Amino acid sequence: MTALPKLQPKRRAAKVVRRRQLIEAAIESIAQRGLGDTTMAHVSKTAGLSQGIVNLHFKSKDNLLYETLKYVRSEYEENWRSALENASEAPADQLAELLRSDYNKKVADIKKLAVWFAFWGEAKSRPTYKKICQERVADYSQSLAGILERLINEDGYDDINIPQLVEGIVAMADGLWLNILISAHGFRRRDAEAVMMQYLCQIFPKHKNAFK
Amino acid sequence: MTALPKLQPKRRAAKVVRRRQLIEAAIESIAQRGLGDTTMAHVSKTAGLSQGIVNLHFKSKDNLLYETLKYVRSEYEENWRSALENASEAPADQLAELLRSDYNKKVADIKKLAVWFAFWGEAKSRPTYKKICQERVADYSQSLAGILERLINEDGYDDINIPQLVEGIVAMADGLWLNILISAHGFRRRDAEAVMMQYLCQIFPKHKNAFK
DNA sequence: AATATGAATGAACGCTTATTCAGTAACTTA
DNA sequence: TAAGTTACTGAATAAGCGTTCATTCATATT
Repeated sequence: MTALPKLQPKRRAAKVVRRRQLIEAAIESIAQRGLGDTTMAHVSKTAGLSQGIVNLHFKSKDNLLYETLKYVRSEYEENWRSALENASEAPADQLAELLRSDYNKKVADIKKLAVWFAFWGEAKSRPTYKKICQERVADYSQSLAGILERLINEDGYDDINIPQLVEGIVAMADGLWLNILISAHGFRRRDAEAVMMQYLCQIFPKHKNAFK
Repeated sequence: MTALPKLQPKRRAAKVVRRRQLIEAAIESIAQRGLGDTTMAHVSKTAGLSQGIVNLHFKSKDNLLYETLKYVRSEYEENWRSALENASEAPADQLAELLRSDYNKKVADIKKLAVWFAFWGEAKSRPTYKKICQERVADYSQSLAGILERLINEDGYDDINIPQLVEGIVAMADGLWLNILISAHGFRRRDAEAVMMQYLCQIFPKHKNAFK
């Protein structure tokens, strides 16, 4: 009568579940050992499964890594898009929410940052990785540019080159991630957010309160 | 009579020469293939030498890579220190020269950037790499902070949190490197420099002319 | 209960790679 | 010129790794 489709899937599990489980094990391994020392044996062990499991679900190691990058990218994008949805219509608010979202627990988690930097390090010589990384900034930058344009036009700021400002903000956002990842003095998500907000205050002094 | 210490060192060469030659081959390989696909065979072949040569001069692959990172770091530091020496006493000039130096042909060369990102990608899980990366920003930040302090005190800027500004500038500088490395739309050294100069203009409007 | 399905295993295989080291060639000194 | 020294070579070795696939076993179907 009562349909219980999947209770205690002790051994077998849906493909989607296994794939996510393995991707998360890959993230774990990249964060712990680095991309260079990430082996199939370690990934499968981290997932609590057997040797051949990755080849079964992803065909190859290369493919697992590629899917891992895509996973992190889509999680990143969903994060800032949902942040924008929760913001008011005011462009200053949207700007603040968009940039604050980069220092969320979810995406600015040290493991995820380790993944980004691992792939950025290989992107120059790997067109497939490079493309994903490019798409990430392209989408983000487009959204950011739209918000900045509205803010500047509606609230009368002069002498601002929007494309340059977009590049600058995106660059600072990525650079702050690096600082979180490898700083010696415990630079945290909150600190990064504060630096970014100070920057926005300096550029848009009339909207200081939107940036706390 | 006429002492000719080293003319046409066809086969044998000074240790220092070979070491540099191999480090440069390593940089080449990291840029071309990525750190993950860099093999001893490829490095020695790129250098035009034989298989065992790296072990002879560096003992191990790990050590070669470590020395490569140190080499790039010291080249980076020499570059900005000499830029400061060529600047005037005016803090605004020093600030401009310091930050422009990051987009020199020598250090913002795409191969060198590939090396930085390759090692940043592994730094989280490799304390030895991490330390070098930390030292790089520590020295630079210290110098930058000193210049900013002088500029702010001497020329009366208010409401500027110097440590935060330092973090922000350094972050933007690194982020612009990423953009040079993987941008889809041909973002070049000049473009990065322009973005940084625009930022400085916005923060220090009284000194616009120092930043072109 | 019997059979079929396909997820999961893990030992075995073959390839790649870092490292070693005995031998060779270039240069120095006597 | 002969002996000694040092840089360099490259074939051999051993370890590590990704991938394969015959087998096992939980679940679904009849």
